[in-house]
Amino acid sequence: MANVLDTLKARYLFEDMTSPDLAAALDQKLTVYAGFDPTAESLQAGNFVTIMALAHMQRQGHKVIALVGGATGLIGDPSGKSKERNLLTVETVQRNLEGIRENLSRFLDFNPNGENPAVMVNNYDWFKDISFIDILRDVGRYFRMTQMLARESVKKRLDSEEGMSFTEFCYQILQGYDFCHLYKEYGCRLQIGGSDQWGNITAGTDLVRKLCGEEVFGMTFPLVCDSNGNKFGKSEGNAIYLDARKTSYYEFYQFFMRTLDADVIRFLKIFTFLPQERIDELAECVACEPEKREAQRVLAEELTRCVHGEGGLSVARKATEVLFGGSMEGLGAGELTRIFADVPSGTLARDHVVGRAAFEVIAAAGMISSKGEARRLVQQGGLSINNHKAGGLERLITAEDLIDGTLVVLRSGKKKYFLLKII
RNA sequence: GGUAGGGUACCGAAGUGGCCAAACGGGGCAGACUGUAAAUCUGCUGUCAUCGACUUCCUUGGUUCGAAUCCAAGCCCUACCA
Repeated sequence: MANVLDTLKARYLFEDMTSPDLAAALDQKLTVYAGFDPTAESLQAGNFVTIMALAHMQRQGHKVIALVGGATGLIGDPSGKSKERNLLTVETVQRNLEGIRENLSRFLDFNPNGENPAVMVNNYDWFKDISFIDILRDVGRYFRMTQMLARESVKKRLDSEEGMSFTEFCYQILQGYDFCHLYKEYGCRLQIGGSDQWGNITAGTDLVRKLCGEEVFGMTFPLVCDSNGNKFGKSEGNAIYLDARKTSYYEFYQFFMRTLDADVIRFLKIFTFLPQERIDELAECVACEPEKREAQRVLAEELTRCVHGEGGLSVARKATEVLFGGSMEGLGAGELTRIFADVPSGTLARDHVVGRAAFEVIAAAGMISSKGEARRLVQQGGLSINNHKAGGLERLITAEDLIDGTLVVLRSGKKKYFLLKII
């Protein structure tokens, strides 16, 4: 079988590894794991890189373990964070775990009857019964202070105003122990993660060497940013979730649709399984006719289909057609509701809409968080009602604005839609 | 435990008795230009509102006609020492 390392390298999914021997080790079937933080009940677009790396591993016959950090999530990883993290409760972690399993199942095959099923483990299961004394005696002695303090994530935090608590400092011990446990229980010999996890990963490989006398490997992939230097996976400051209840089909699709030209080809490689030839074709499209956004469309379709299925994709696509394509003239409330089913919405009584100032209505409906902000939006000409620019502050919502008496399509700026339902 | 410094809006950071809803920068939002781009330029950015009113500068009390600014206690953070 082809070495997965070559695939990963070709897909921008490789940055570094702990030992060049890993390449040879990957010629055999290997057990590999990556960790996920149970900070929310759904994974985010930011987790896609890890997911894809694991998925490539599984596709090429390696055994894949998804580790959910039920225990480490209770502590908080200091890597890349400038602040002490809020601690999660055990119940929250438990709930989040279920959502994450659901998310992952879109990319990884967990079917126990399958040929090479992935497994999911929760490190809370093995940490909950270990005492502090055990950790200190059996694990802590293998961690050297100089190394721990030299760690980039630790140094940065100690240099900052914030400082760092002992709790967070100990995070690396826990994560290191995870690897040990998985090595013993599953024969796991490789941990992968983002390059910000390098320190945590080597903590694990070192510990396995010392504790078990066995050589195990670590591998990292680059953290994905867009070419403006923004961390991938956020839109308007909000994370893009894989759970449709948190991020609608439409928003999810749009997020990828808006990918910058400079990033879209790279993202296709990272986030899809499309063959190289297809991606080359799309690169050609971006070069010749960027305004068609063909590559962006394919990216958005591939991912939406994978995460939300054909049904979710078709909802997102229809909404996009209407919103960005033509006018909505001639469409009735019924049809619009179906198309916009997915767009954020609010409901108000007719009395609170008709004859009222537009800025008041959009604030009351929850489209805008404060009246002042709503006022500003309208004043600056940023509000559209049924795809027509709303006038100034004095603009009222009239009965004519209600489509079939039950619906108003609002838009702030160029692309942020909001559906107002009247009861 | 000791000593010194510090906690200001989304973030960073000025402000050291009234002219402070609080400079400046970043971020965010909107407009123009565009390809649902990028870059650039412009406006806005505590809450409510017609002037104007109201609630803010870690917490709680106090001094004062008046406090983000002064005093006291408390909580938290940082540095050095122990």
